[in-house]
Amino acid sequence: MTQNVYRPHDHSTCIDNAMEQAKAVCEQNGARLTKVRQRVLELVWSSHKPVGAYDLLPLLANEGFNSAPPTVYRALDFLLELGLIHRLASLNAYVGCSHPGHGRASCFFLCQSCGKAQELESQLYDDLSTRVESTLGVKIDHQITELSGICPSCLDQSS
Amino acid sequence: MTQNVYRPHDHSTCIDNAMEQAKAVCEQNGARLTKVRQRVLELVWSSHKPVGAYDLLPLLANEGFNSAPPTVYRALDFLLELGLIHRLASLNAYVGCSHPGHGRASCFFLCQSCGKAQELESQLYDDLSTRVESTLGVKIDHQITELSGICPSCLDQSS
DNA sequence: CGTAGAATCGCAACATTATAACCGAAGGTC
DNA sequence: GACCTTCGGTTATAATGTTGCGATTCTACG
Ligand SMILES: [Zn+2]
Ligand SMILES: [Zn+2]
Ligand SMILES: [Zn+2]
Ligand SMILES: [Zn+2]
Repeated sequence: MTQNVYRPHDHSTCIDNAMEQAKAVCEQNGARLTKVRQRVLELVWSSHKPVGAYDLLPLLANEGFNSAPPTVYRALDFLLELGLIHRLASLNAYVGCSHPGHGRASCFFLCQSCGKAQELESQLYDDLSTRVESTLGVKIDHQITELSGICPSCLDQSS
Repeated sequence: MTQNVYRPHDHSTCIDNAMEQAKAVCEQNGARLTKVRQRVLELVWSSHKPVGAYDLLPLLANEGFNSAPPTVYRALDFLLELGLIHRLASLNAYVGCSHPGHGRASCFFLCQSCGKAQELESQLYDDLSTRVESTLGVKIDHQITELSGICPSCLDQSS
């Protein structure tokens, strides 16, 4: 079950779930969820708004962590590698993966008004790569889709 | 009919078609295809490999054009606005639109080996926005999809 | 024409995002 | 402890994109 991020919800459970899954994924892959990495993941999950790498720098600095770009980017790369976060190319920003372990394809809806990002269920789009592979005769590694518009909550408020 | 960019073809007709369509689109929209804009479009179309904004700077400089970032970005923004080119967010690069005038959705396959970008026909993906709109209750402006992998030509060569 | 308004362009500075290179620190293994 | 590997600190730099302002060019209209 995936949360609808545009509805009010107990976001602390989003964070808790994410951190718990992260630990499991790391263990499964023999990867070390160090303090910096864990804290970066928590900060990325602190809301459903994608966060820029440079937004994290002062937050980490406040907590006594080193805060130079390489520190943040290394943590982000680690989390990307394990599929715990996604990079939203159209925003140059990062957001937690709401169901880690999914395949090569991802799809997000991005509200232009409130900025929150909703990751979509894969059955809506994950056949695209397969269709394109057979149409073009290509081999596909990754598929990203980003939809931009206005979310239901913002639509309500503007009416 | 859309060209398969991974097959050998007479690329000058790609360019000619693109420039002709550009003139038509501009006329239709009361927009001015100035020298810089036209030349930027030609340069973007000079191959099927997406080109970075900063790659264009020296090329324009060689031809006596002003070559400061704003010049290039203004031309690119103009062309994006009219739908004559696309920006590939995952590459920070720009490529000509192979069928200008299409709707809010676009989809590209990007070969990681040769770098060429193939724009796909919309019937493969343009129902996604509609499905997401009804699923989430959102209003969608733009949809971008980028598929990364290996093209048929590069697959052949590696076997 | 001729002038007013709008669009375009030249230019300088700056902002944002990401990477390279080098080395020391920390942790795991024997 | 000796060794190896991974991780993190530090400095500098690269790559991409934007802002602001004034000069120029185009267009519309009288
Ligand atoms: Zn939440
Ligand atoms: Zn995901
Ligand atoms: Zn061609
Ligand atoms: Zn297109």
